Amino acid sequence: MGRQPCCDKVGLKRGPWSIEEDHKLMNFILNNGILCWRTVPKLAGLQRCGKSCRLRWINYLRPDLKRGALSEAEEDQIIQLHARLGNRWSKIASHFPGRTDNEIKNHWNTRIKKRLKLLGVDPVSHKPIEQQEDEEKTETIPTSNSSKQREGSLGVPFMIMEKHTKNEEQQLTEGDMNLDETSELLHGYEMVSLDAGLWMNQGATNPSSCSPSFSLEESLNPSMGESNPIQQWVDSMLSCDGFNQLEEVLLFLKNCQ
DNA sequence: AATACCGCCAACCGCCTGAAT
DNA sequence: GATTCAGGCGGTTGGCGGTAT
Repeated sequence: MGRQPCCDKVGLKRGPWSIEEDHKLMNFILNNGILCWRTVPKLAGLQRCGKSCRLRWINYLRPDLKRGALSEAEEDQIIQLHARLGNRWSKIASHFPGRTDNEIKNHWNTRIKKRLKLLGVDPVSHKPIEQQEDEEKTETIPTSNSSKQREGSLGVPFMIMEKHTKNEEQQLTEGDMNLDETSELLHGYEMVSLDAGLWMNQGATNPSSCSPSFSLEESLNPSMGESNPIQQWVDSMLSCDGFNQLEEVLLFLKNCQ
């Protein structure tokens, strides 16, 4: 005998979350904390799967979320981390407080990938595309020396994505890269930018779209309860773009305790 | 004004791992 | 030790809004 199933998935609502559902989930978590996601929807009065509640909280409702477009510096850092970690979005996201793995993954797939391609860099291998094609043509059996850490023509250490041993992986994920490595990577990407002359220009001309895709304030019922501090905070969160005000929110929560 | 196309992103799906039984 | 599940993760998709024709 194992555990009980997380939900029966019968009669559960799917699709976009309504304001009311957000309100219920936030109220419940702020009042009770996160004990077990399986019980959250039932106790919060939601017709949702626990998994769905968890995702909604993590990706959208969490008070410490940082809203708004990723900065150029953040993008650069994502590229560096991706070169080291590959598609391990949660590991990458852990370097960006307030950012979610989903957000970073989306950003990578929709923007960064294209930029790298424009620069002639393969977004998967982080190799220059030309070089990669040449290698594919002439490739025999790669030696461990040539693949472990080989520098591309742009000065970036490539081939960092192949499988690591447990220890290596731990070093990569738990310990931040040392300063030398970081500056080396940065230098490499600076060279890419300078050579191609595209990266910076595009970054500078890319307008930041700070508005959340989901406008909470539009349909909020203003008469919703304001009986306690947490409720007030929930309301403030729902009635304005309060997600940017991390410090204020944390201070507020502290005062509530 | 209508339609087609494109980009973005929230949400879902399925798999994996570790923990509980 | 085997079984079962919760939580976490990465890949994918569908809907919406903006832009081009």
